[in-house]
Amino acid sequence: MREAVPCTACWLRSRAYFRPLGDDEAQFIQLMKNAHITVAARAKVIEAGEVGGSLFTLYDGWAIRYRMLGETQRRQILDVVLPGDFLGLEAHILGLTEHSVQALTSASLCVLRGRRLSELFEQHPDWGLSLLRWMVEDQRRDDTWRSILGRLDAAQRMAYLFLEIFDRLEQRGLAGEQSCRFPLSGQHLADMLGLSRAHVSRVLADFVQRRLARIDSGTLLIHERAALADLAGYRGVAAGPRVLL
Amino acid sequence: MREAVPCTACWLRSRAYFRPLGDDEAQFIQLMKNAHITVAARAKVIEAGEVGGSLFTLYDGWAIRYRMLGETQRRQILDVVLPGDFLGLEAHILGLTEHSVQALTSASLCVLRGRRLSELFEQHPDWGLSLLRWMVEDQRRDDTWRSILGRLDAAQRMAYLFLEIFDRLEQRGLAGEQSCRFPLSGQHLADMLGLSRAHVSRVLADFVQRRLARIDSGTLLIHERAALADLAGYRGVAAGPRVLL
DNA sequence: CGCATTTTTGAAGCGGATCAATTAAAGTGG
DNA sequence: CCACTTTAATTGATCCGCTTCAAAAATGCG
Repeated sequence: MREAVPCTACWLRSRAYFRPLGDDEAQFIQLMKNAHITVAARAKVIEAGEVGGSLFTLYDGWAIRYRMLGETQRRQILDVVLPGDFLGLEAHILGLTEHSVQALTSASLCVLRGRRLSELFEQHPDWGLSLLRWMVEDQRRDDTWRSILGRLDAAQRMAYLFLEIFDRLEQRGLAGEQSCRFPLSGQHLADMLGLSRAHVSRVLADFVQRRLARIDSGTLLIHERAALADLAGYRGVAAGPRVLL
Repeated sequence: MREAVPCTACWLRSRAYFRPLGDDEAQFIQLMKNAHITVAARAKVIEAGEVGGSLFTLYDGWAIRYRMLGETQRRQILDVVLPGDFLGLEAHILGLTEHSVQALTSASLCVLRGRRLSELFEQHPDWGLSLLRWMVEDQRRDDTWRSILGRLDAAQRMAYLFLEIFDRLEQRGLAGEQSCRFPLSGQHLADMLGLSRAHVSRVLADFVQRRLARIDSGTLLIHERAALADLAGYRGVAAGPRVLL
């Protein structure tokens, strides 16, 4: 836990991707803000089964949202959480979480006073509409991923993931020309894409072979964006602006 | 198009599953209501790429929400839409739809004046919170389905789908003791579960063989609920109450 | 009743899983 | 900073679940 960053000084908010705030909104959100915490890589931020729980905004670092299934310790990674993404709505609204969130790198988060979310709705209904808007956008992204898991093969899934993550990072100002940080292991990719660790390794080798993309010591390099997009039927991510709490 | 059913006379609203309305809410929603339309089986209600578009509540009948992928005419069915479910939010909020909705049986829908959704938010912020709540519930269901597609085999997927649909119908008062209407064809099941038509047929035959469940001329019969639930790791659907527009 | 669509079933092939052995990388303590 | 231990990535061999294709049976429908 360290000193809170004032919302007006938030490095994320300056990015065009995020929705600008009116003065009184900024004030209100500043009041919702509770603390700023730092967690180590691998630390759990939210644990499935947790009751209540806070609302968070990931401030920096990466995390994964996932579920464990059955008794066989099978894991499905549902999303990669990037800076600016919102966490804990399920716990707050439904009282109980069915997924867990784990930090992938060391990370820091803004902790928000959940109790005030309903007040925010009442006092800033247009903000409620913005929240609704990004929930609908997320739902669309869920639709996309269900289609991917249901209908695309291993290489297509991998290509889609690479491009989507790259573009999401780019929107946040965290991507290079054709490279970005990429702290996901083979096992993570497998658990995200519904594949085995071994097969992920083979697909990755094939991508290197065909000079499409490669992962090198925690960095993703996209060599042939067009070819990857074509392979996966990738059409870009939602343009924003997105609300930031 | 036929005469509108007044909201107070809506057969769905009497079900405990749906959130009761305060007097002024009922009035407001009655004002949002625009028309009541009837569509034939196979008719498209929403077409991908559509701009604008109305908000709907499915009043009776079944529909599917789906996407077409690639050039190969592959289809992913994203959801089975049942009476009381809400449609068209994506079109209304984001301006453009990426999925389509097709009636599975002859069906009727309430058409809502979308323009008023923001007013509803302003005048009934608690209603906005209810909407938020079911969006979070739906997101959880999406998480579940992503886990299912990513990690479960054909028989488990089928078992899960049967139980989920049965329970959703039950909440709406549309299920029998251990049977319910089931107008999905083998192709629909395949497109929903990420399988081939042929394999669906084999899994179904296996279910009959093992006396777990069967589909007989448009009716689903669940013989061994416990065994199916155990097979799929099924744990029931969200209890409600759910908002109904 | 006859045509069209859907379902069923069989045979063959393939994508990806699994298992196991090998290599590489990343921590860890001295 | 190095040897040791642990963890993760690679690779090969084999297996299995599911797909594909094609034909036959069943079902629906005008």
